[in-house]
Amino acid sequence: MPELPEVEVLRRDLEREVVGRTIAGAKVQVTPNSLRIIRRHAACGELEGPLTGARITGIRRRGKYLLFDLDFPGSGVGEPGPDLALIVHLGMSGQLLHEATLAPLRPHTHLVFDLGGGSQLRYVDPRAFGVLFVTTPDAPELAHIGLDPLNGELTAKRFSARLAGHKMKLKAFLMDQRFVAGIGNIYSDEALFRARLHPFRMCDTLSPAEARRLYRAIREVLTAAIVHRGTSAEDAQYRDLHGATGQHSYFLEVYQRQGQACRHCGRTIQRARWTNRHSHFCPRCQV
DNA sequence: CTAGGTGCCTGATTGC
DNA sequence: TGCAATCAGGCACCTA
Repeated sequence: MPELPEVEVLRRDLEREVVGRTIAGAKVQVTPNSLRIIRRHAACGELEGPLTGARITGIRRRGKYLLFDLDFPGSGVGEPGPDLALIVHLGMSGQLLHEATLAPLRPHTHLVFDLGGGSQLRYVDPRAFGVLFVTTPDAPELAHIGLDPLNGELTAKRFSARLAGHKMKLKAFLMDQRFVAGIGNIYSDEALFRARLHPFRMCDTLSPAEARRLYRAIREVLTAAIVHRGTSAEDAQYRDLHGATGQHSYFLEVYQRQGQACRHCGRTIQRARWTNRHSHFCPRCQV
Protein backbone atom coordinates (compact mmCIF):
# COMPACT_ATOMS: atom_id res chain seq x y z
CA MET A 1 0.00 0.00 0.00
CA PRO A 2 1.33 3.41 -0.83
CA GLU A 3 2.95 5.17 2.13
CA LEU A 4 5.42 8.05 2.16
CA PRO A 5 8.19 6.36 0.11
CA GLU A 6 5.84 5.15 -2.62
CA VAL A 7 4.14 8.56 -2.87
CA GLU A 8 7.53 10.28 -2.97
CA VAL A 9 8.78 8.03 -5.78
CA LEU A 10 5.62 8.84 -7.70
CA ARG A 11 6.05 12.56 -7.00
CA ARG A 12 9.55 12.51 -8.45
CA ASP A 13 8.39 10.61 -11.53
CA LEU A 14 5.53 13.07 -12.03
CA GLU A 15 7.85 16.04 -11.59
CA ARG A 16 9.97 14.76 -14.44
CA GLU A 17 7.16 13.74 -16.75
CA VAL A 18 4.10 15.90 -16.32
CA VAL A 19 5.24 19.23 -14.90
CA GLY A 20 4.94 21.85 -17.61
CA ARG A 21 2.21 20.00 -19.43
CA THR A 22 -1.37 21.16 -19.86
CA ILE A 23 -4.43 19.09 -19.07
CA ALA A 24 -6.28 19.19 -22.38
CA GLY A 25 -9.22 17.32 -20.94
CA ALA A 26 -10.31 15.53 -17.76
CA LYS A 27 -12.88 12.78 -17.66
CA VAL A 28 -14.44 10.91 -14.76
CA GLN A 29 -15.48 7.37 -15.66
CA VAL A 30 -18.92 7.37 -14.12
CA THR A 31 -19.32 4.37 -11.81
CA PRO A 32 -20.37 4.22 -8.15
CA ASN A 33 -16.73 3.77 -7.08
CA SER A 34 -15.49 6.66 -9.20
CA LEU A 35 -18.11 8.94 -7.72
CA ARG A 36 -17.06 7.86 -4.25
CA ILE A 37 -13.43 8.72 -5.00
CA ILE A 38 -14.42 12.25 -6.03
CA ARG A 39 -17.06 12.49 -3.28
CA ARG A 40 -15.90 15.92 -2.16
CA HIS A 41 -17.50 17.21 -5.35
CA ALA A 42 -21.25 17.00 -5.92
CA ALA A 43 -20.84 16.45 -9.68
CA CYS A 44 -18.15 15.30 -12.12
CA GLY A 45 -18.19 18.73 -13.75
CA GLU A 46 -16.85 20.31 -10.57
CA LEU A 47 -13.66 18.38 -11.17
CA GLU A 48 -13.55 18.15 -14.96
CA GLY A 49 -14.31 21.84 -15.48
CA PRO A 50 -11.56 23.41 -13.36
CA LEU A 51 -8.94 20.92 -14.56
CA THR A 52 -9.51 21.46 -18.26
CA GLY A 53 -6.92 23.83 -19.71
CA ALA A 54 -4.85 23.89 -16.52
CA ARG A 55 -1.07 23.81 -16.70
CA ILE A 56 0.71 21.62 -14.16
CA THR A 57 3.42 23.77 -12.59
CA GLY A 58 4.61 21.55 -9.75
CA ILE A 59 3.99 18.43 -7.71
CA ARG A 60 4.08 18.56 -3.91
CA ARG A 61 3.64 15.88 -1.26
CA ARG A 62 2.10 16.16 2.19
CA GLY A 63 2.33 12.85 4.01
CA LYS A 64 0.64 10.35 1.70
CA TYR A 65 -1.09 13.08 -0.32
CA LEU A 66 0.03 14.35 -3.71
CA LEU A 67 -0.73 17.96 -4.68
CA PHE A 68 -0.66 19.01 -8.32
CA ASP A 69 -0.17 22.78 -8.62
CA LEU A 70 -2.29 24.14 -11.44
CA ASP A 71 -2.10 27.43 -13.35
CA PHE A 72 -4.46 28.90 -15.88
CA PRO A 73 -2.84 30.72 -18.78
CA GLY A 74 -5.44 33.47 -18.97
CA SER A 75 -6.04 34.22 -15.33
CA GLY A 76 -4.12 36.37 -12.87
CA VAL A 77 -1.21 37.39 -15.05
CA GLY A 78 1.83 38.05 -12.92
CA GLU A 79 0.28 36.64 -9.79
CA PRO A 80 2.73 34.41 -7.99
CA GLY A 81 1.82 30.88 -6.97
CA PRO A 82 -0.59 28.38 -8.43
CA ASP A 83 -4.29 29.09 -8.95
CA LEU A 84 -5.57 25.71 -7.84
CA ALA A 85 -4.41 22.35 -6.50
CA LEU A 86 -5.47 18.86 -7.46
CA ILE A 87 -5.23 16.57 -4.43
CA VAL A 88 -4.72 12.82 -4.78
CA HIS A 89 -4.64 10.19 -2.04
CA LEU A 90 -4.00 6.66 -3.33
CA GLY A 91 -5.77 4.89 -0.46
CA MET A 92 -4.95 1.19 -0.43
CA SER A 93 -4.68 0.33 -4.08
CA GLY A 94 -4.56 3.57 -6.07
CA GLN A 95 -2.21 3.93 -9.02
CA LEU A 96 -1.33 6.94 -11.16
CA LEU A 97 -0.19 5.72 -14.53
CA HIS A 98 1.23 7.61 -17.52
CA GLU A 99 -0.04 5.67 -20.48
CA ALA A 100 -0.43 6.05 -24.22
CA THR A 101 -3.84 7.37 -25.20
CA LEU A 102 -4.13 4.38 -27.54
CA ALA A 103 -3.52 1.88 -24.73
CA PRO A 104 -6.75 0.25 -23.58
CA LEU A 105 -8.14 1.39 -20.24
CA ARG A 106 -7.37 -1.04 -17.42
CA PRO A 107 -10.21 -2.27 -15.23
CA HIS A 108 -10.98 0.14 -12.35
CA THR A 109 -9.75 3.20 -14.22
CA HIS A 110 -11.69 6.02 -12.55
CA LEU A 111 -10.22 9.18 -14.05
CA VAL A 112 -8.39 10.08 -17.24
CA PHE A 113 -6.39 13.28 -17.76
CA ASP A 114 -5.48 13.99 -21.37
CA LEU A 115 -2.00 15.51 -21.49
CA GLY A 116 -1.77 15.93 -25.26
CA GLY A 117 1.06 14.44 -27.31
CA GLY A 118 -0.65 11.06 -27.33
CA SER A 119 -0.44 10.35 -23.62
CA GLN A 120 -2.74 10.35 -20.62
CA LEU A 121 -2.42 10.33 -16.86
CA ARG A 122 -4.84 7.75 -15.49
CA TYR A 123 -6.09 7.05 -11.98
CA VAL A 124 -6.67 3.33 -11.38
CA ASP A 125 -7.92 2.02 -8.02
CA PRO A 126 -9.49 -1.44 -7.62
CA ARG A 127 -10.49 -1.08 -3.96
CA ALA A 128 -11.44 2.55 -4.46
CA PHE A 129 -10.27 3.77 -1.06
CA GLY A 130 -8.54 6.70 -2.72
CA VAL A 131 -9.65 10.32 -2.76
CA LEU A 132 -9.28 12.95 -5.47
CA PHE A 133 -10.44 16.58 -5.46
CA VAL A 134 -9.53 20.12 -6.45
CA THR A 135 -9.09 22.89 -3.92
CA THR A 136 -7.16 26.09 -3.25
CA PRO A 137 -3.34 25.77 -3.31
CA ASP A 138 -3.09 25.95 0.49
CA ALA A 139 -5.30 22.82 0.71
CA PRO A 140 -7.08 23.47 4.02
CA GLU A 141 -8.47 19.92 3.87
CA LEU A 142 -4.98 18.67 4.69
CA ALA A 143 -4.49 20.91 7.73
CA HIS A 144 -4.52 17.92 10.05
CA ILE A 145 -1.50 16.31 8.40
CA GLY A 146 1.52 16.48 10.69
CA LEU A 147 5.20 17.15 10.11
CA ASP A 148 7.16 15.40 7.39
CA PRO A 149 9.92 13.14 8.75
CA LEU A 150 12.22 13.64 5.74
CA ASN A 151 12.00 17.25 4.59
CA GLY A 152 13.39 18.88 7.73
CA GLU A 153 10.05 19.78 9.35
CA LEU A 154 10.24 16.99 11.90
CA THR A 155 13.47 17.43 13.85
CA ALA A 156 14.66 14.93 16.46
CA LYS A 157 13.83 17.48 19.13
CA ARG A 158 10.25 18.01 17.92
CA PHE A 159 9.75 14.28 17.52
CA SER A 160 10.87 13.53 21.07
CA ALA A 161 8.69 16.30 22.48
CA ARG A 162 5.60 15.01 20.69
CA LEU A 163 6.33 11.47 21.71
CA ALA A 164 6.71 12.29 25.39
CA GLY A 165 3.44 14.18 25.46
CA HIS A 166 1.31 11.20 24.49
CA LYS A 167 0.02 8.24 26.41
CA MET A 168 -0.46 5.74 23.62
CA LYS A 169 1.26 2.78 21.99
CA LEU A 170 4.22 3.52 19.71
CA LYS A 171 2.43 1.76 16.88
CA ALA A 172 -0.61 3.99 17.24
CA PHE A 173 1.54 7.10 17.47
CA LEU A 174 3.51 6.31 14.31
CA MET A 175 0.38 5.51 12.31
CA ASP A 176 -1.42 8.70 13.35
CA GLN A 177 -1.03 11.15 10.48
CA ARG A 178 -1.38 14.15 12.81
CA PHE A 179 1.94 13.42 14.51
CA VAL A 180 4.21 12.01 11.82
CA ALA A 181 3.03 12.33 8.24
CA GLY A 182 3.18 9.46 5.79
CA ILE A 183 3.82 6.35 7.89
CA GLY A 184 1.51 3.33 7.51
CA ASN A 185 1.56 -0.28 8.60
CA ILE A 186 4.65 -1.39 6.68
CA TYR A 187 7.04 1.38 7.69
CA SER A 188 5.84 1.66 11.29
CA ASP A 189 6.71 -2.01 11.79
CA GLU A 190 10.03 -1.66 9.98
CA ALA A 191 11.04 1.50 11.85
CA LEU A 192 10.19 -0.06 15.22
CA PHE A 193 12.29 -3.12 14.38
CA ARG A 194 15.21 -0.96 13.33
CA ALA A 195 14.90 1.02 16.57
CA ARG A 196 14.60 -2.25 18.55
CA LEU A 197 11.40 -1.03 20.17
CA HIS A 198 8.27 -3.09 20.80
CA PRO A 199 5.20 -1.78 18.93
CA PHE A 200 3.07 -1.85 22.08
CA ARG A 201 5.46 0.15 24.25
CA MET A 202 3.89 3.36 25.52
CA CYS A 203 5.23 6.61 24.07
CA ASP A 204 5.89 8.19 27.44
CA THR A 205 8.11 5.31 28.65
CA LEU A 206 10.89 5.95 26.13
CA SER A 207 14.25 7.24 27.30
CA PRO A 208 15.71 10.20 25.39
CA ALA A 209 18.14 7.80 23.72
CA GLU A 210 15.32 5.48 22.65
CA ALA A 211 13.34 8.38 21.21
CA ARG A 212 16.35 9.51 19.20
CA ARG A 213 16.86 5.93 18.01
CA LEU A 214 13.28 5.76 16.78
CA TYR A 215 13.61 9.10 15.01
CA ARG A 216 16.72 7.93 13.20
CA ALA A 217 15.16 4.57 12.38
CA ILE A 218 12.13 6.23 10.78
CA ARG A 219 14.31 8.37 8.55
CA GLU A 220 16.62 5.53 7.59
CA VAL A 221 13.79 3.12 6.77
CA LEU A 222 11.90 5.67 4.67
CA THR A 223 15.05 6.78 2.85
CA ALA A 224 16.05 3.21 2.01
CA ALA A 225 12.55 2.47 0.73
CA ILE A 226 12.70 5.50 -1.59
CA VAL A 227 16.06 4.32 -2.95
CA HIS A 228 14.45 0.94 -3.68
CA ARG A 229 11.49 2.70 -5.31
CA GLY A 230 8.95 1.53 -2.74
CA THR A 231 7.41 -1.70 -1.49
CA SER A 232 5.28 -3.83 -3.79
CA ALA A 233 4.44 -6.69 -1.42
CA GLU A 234 2.07 -9.55 -2.19
CA ASP A 235 -1.04 -7.70 -1.12
CA ALA A 236 0.41 -4.27 -1.85
CA GLN A 237 -0.31 -3.47 -5.44
CA TYR A 238 1.92 -0.42 -5.56
CA ARG A 239 3.15 0.57 -9.01
CA ASP A 240 5.11 3.61 -10.13
CA LEU A 241 4.12 6.04 -12.89
CA HIS A 242 5.18 3.49 -15.52
CA GLY A 243 3.48 0.53 -13.88
CA ALA A 244 6.72 -0.91 -12.49
CA THR A 245 7.03 -2.50 -9.04
CA GLY A 246 9.34 -1.28 -6.26
CA GLN A 247 12.12 -3.47 -4.86
CA HIS A 248 11.93 -2.72 -1.13
CA SER A 249 9.92 -5.85 -0.29
CA TYR A 250 13.21 -7.76 -0.52
CA PHE A 251 14.60 -5.62 2.30
CA LEU A 252 11.71 -5.95 4.77
CA GLU A 253 12.84 -7.27 8.16
CA VAL A 254 9.49 -7.94 9.86
CA TYR A 255 6.49 -6.87 7.78
CA GLN A 256 4.67 -10.03 6.64
CA ARG A 257 7.59 -12.17 7.78
CA GLN A 258 5.66 -13.78 10.64
CA GLY A 259 6.78 -17.37 11.22
CA GLN A 260 10.17 -16.69 9.62
CA ALA A 261 13.47 -16.21 11.44
CA CYS A 262 14.62 -12.78 12.52
CA ARG A 263 17.67 -11.96 10.38
CA HIS A 264 19.38 -10.47 13.41
CA CYS A 265 18.81 -13.01 16.20
CA GLY A 266 17.09 -16.00 14.60
CA ARG A 267 13.93 -15.89 16.70
CA THR A 268 10.58 -16.32 14.99
CA ILE A 269 8.94 -13.08 13.86
CA GLN A 270 5.56 -12.60 15.55
CA ARG A 271 2.38 -11.02 14.32
CA ALA A 272 -0.06 -9.49 16.80
CA ARG A 273 -3.42 -7.92 16.22
CA TRP A 274 -4.21 -4.52 17.59
CA THR A 275 -7.55 -2.86 16.75
CA ASN A 276 -8.07 -4.48 13.36
CA ARG A 277 -4.47 -4.00 12.31
CA HIS A 278 -1.44 -6.24 12.56
CA SER A 279 1.98 -5.50 13.97
CA HIS A 280 4.97 -7.61 13.00
CA PHE A 281 7.95 -7.73 15.33
CA CYS A 282 10.82 -9.78 16.74
CA PRO A 283 10.06 -10.70 20.35
CA ARG A 284 13.75 -10.81 21.27
CA CYS A 285 15.17 -7.79 19.43
CA GLN A 286 12.30 -5.43 20.24
CA VAL A 287 11.70 -4.41 23.85
C1' DC B 1 -7.20 12.68 25.62
C1' DT B 2 -7.20 7.85 24.27
C1' DA B 3 -9.06 3.29 23.03
C1' DG B 4 -11.52 0.62 20.24
C1' DG B 5 -15.17 -0.58 17.01
C1' DT B 6 -17.41 -0.29 12.14
C1' DG B 7 -17.86 0.40 7.17
C1' DC B 8 -16.06 1.09 2.81
C1' DC B 9 -13.96 -2.25 -1.45
C1' DT B 10 -11.77 -6.02 -4.59
C1' DG B 11 -8.88 -9.85 -5.44
C1' DA B 12 -6.26 -13.52 -3.64
C1' DT B 13 -6.53 -17.26 -0.81
C1' DT B 14 -8.57 -20.69 2.08
C1' DG B 15 -12.34 -23.89 3.48
C1' DC B 16 -15.88 -27.15 2.71
C1' DT C 1 -14.85 -28.32 -9.31
C1' DG C 2 -17.21 -24.42 -7.47
C1' DC C 3 -18.79 -21.32 -4.54
C1' DA C 4 -18.64 -18.96 -0.04
C1' DA C 5 -16.14 -17.04 3.63
C1' DT C 6 -12.06 -14.59 5.06
C1' DC C 7 -8.58 -11.22 4.98
C1' DA C 8 -5.71 -7.15 3.81
C1' DG C 9 -5.47 -2.03 4.83
C1' DG C 10 -6.20 3.89 5.46
C1' DC C 11 -9.27 6.77 6.95
C1' DA C 12 -13.55 8.89 8.56
C1' DC C 13 -16.70 8.54 11.90
C1' DC C 14 -18.74 6.89 16.06
C1' DT C 15 -19.08 5.67 21.12
C1' DA C 16 -17.16 4.94 25.78
